[in-house]
Amino acid sequence: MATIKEVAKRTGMSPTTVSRVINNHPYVDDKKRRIVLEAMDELGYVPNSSARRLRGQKTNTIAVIISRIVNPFFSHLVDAMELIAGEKGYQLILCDSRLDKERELRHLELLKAKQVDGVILASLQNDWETIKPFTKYGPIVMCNEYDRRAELPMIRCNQYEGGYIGTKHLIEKGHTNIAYAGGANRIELTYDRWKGFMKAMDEHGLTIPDEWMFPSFYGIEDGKNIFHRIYAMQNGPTAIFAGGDEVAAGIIQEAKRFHCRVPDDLAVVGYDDQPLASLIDPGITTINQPTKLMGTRAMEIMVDMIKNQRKVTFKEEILPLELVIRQST
Amino acid sequence: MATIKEVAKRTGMSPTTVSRVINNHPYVDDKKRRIVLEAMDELGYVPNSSARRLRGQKTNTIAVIISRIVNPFFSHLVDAMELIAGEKGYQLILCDSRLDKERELRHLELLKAKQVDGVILASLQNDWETIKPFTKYGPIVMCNEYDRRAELPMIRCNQYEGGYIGTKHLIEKGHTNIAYAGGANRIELTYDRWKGFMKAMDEHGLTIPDEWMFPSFYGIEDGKNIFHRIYAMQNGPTAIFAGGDEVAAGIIQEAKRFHCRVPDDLAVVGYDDQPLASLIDPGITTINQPTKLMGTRAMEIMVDMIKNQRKVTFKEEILPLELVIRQST
DNA sequence: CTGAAAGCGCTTACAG
DNA sequence: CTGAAAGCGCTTACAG
Repeated sequence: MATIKEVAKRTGMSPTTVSRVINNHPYVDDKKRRIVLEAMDELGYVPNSSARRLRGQKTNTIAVIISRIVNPFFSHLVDAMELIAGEKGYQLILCDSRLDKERELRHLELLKAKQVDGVILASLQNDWETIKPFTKYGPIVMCNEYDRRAELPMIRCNQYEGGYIGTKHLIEKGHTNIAYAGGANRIELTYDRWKGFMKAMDEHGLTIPDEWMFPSFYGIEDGKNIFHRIYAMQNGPTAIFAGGDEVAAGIIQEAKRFHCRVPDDLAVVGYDDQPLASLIDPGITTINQPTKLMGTRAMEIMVDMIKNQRKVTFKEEILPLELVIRQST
Repeated sequence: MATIKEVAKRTGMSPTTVSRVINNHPYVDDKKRRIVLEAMDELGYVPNSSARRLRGQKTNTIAVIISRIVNPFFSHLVDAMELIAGEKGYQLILCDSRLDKERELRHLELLKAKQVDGVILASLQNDWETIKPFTKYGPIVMCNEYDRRAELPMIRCNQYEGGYIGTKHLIEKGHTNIAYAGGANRIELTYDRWKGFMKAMDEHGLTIPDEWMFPSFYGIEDGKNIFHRIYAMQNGPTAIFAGGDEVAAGIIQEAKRFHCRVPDDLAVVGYDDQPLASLIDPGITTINQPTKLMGTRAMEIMVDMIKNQRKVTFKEEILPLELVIRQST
């Protein structure tokens, strides 16, 4: 309610001096400083954020675009980011693209309107060509998702390795008929995963028929559907590489319901190492992603770019992935 | 980059007219409108959000304070809120109290600095006395959490009923030795749950020893700890009412590991009906909360209060809870 | 239908 | 160490 003017009037000083006190500026007489502080307290004065934004040309706000907050992978990612943002004095605007191009773009517009100081992009429904124009409005950092053509800081995992180690594990377990539900190849992240998958297959002279490839599946229900499609096959696969633990969980749960034994009849590799991976029975063999570290680094880099006004200091941080073996393989 | 002035200069019109075009004000000559629109497009002009905030004395931003985003209950709640906020033209600031009083208070300060138009409080670490002073700075809506003394809109569930039906179910299954891990009684929400629990117990002349009460437990690890404490007891309980599915899952998982049969040796009732409740084996008998509806209603009411500048139209919406029976009981 | 002017609440050169 | 003045980029009475 109270403004800087009122504090000034009440203390008989100028708004300038009051402002200096607010901002811990030196060169303010100690006695005056105390008087101003007291008046601020009495009036319950708090500097108006909108005015500071306009004047200072910064918002102390960062937008985080993710694709599905109810996916534990993203809630953990956001959790890490929120913690760092808070420590550094930034607010976090949560933007859910809901796997939708238009929504993602609309959220990116926040940068144009100077509604945020920067955007962390952890969703990538659009191509780089579409995203690129936004880079001139402010800093963008990619997190988890990436694109080879992008010249932005990218904090991400080695998805090629993820595809490779998961598949190799299945092959070492004796499987030669392996299905793949690791995501659409349109997206770089999942394309690399696919390449890792194929690398392991190639090394052992294995191939995969088209019908065993399931693109664009995300949730538990999707996993159930995949199981049914496999279950209906004459000579189906004996193992499947799933692109997420939720998909893997759906497959496993439905398999159990239909008395298909996991891993004996169907081995399953998940991805993410979410809490549920160790909770369900059999536990899901999966690829652990350093989610917390990714979120932390992305936010740290974002804040660094804002504070030091760095121009696209293009750099990529590629974090290692790890195979966690449980009972589903 | 471009400002309204530059658009004005380029078109030879006044900033006033440009502003009218931006805001779809009527009474602008159609031809001029087109010229302005074209200039805006060419310049890539987007109105500066900070200036609009200051001038308009509103931020079109709402803060949501939750206590733990990695808890699926909250990620689903936030998911519903984000959707509605987007539809209504509001941005959502995610504030995680991390079950910490100070953090919660610091987030409430956003209201004082007019950094948000309103706050949805879905975390309640502080007493009502501490929260109350903030109500004069802007609208606050409580969601899920509540306090009898609060005169705010509160969208919440009937926790008394939740405690009652869950416990009654256990009693009907033949249990007389029932433990309780439904949360601290300091908080109204969990106190009501406790009262519902006791109501069911009283009706059947049952009592609970102090050692069987486990306050303030939240996650999977907590559940594991609870199991071990029960497991170590001489004449322990044969059933437990847990305050969340994560706690229940932890109990169940650890029970299995120690060859304690669920539900035969230990029956478990969870709370929330999270996805994992139906994924783990045995499935968790739990209390379904209408999470999506709660989030939706809280956000709708928040937006309504902001848009219509309603003063504390104190009202409470109490949503029904439902028992979902699975295999853990 | 249109524009000049004031003002939202701050902060920052600038001058003293 | 202190203050008057300008200005951040808008929108809205007000006057025409």
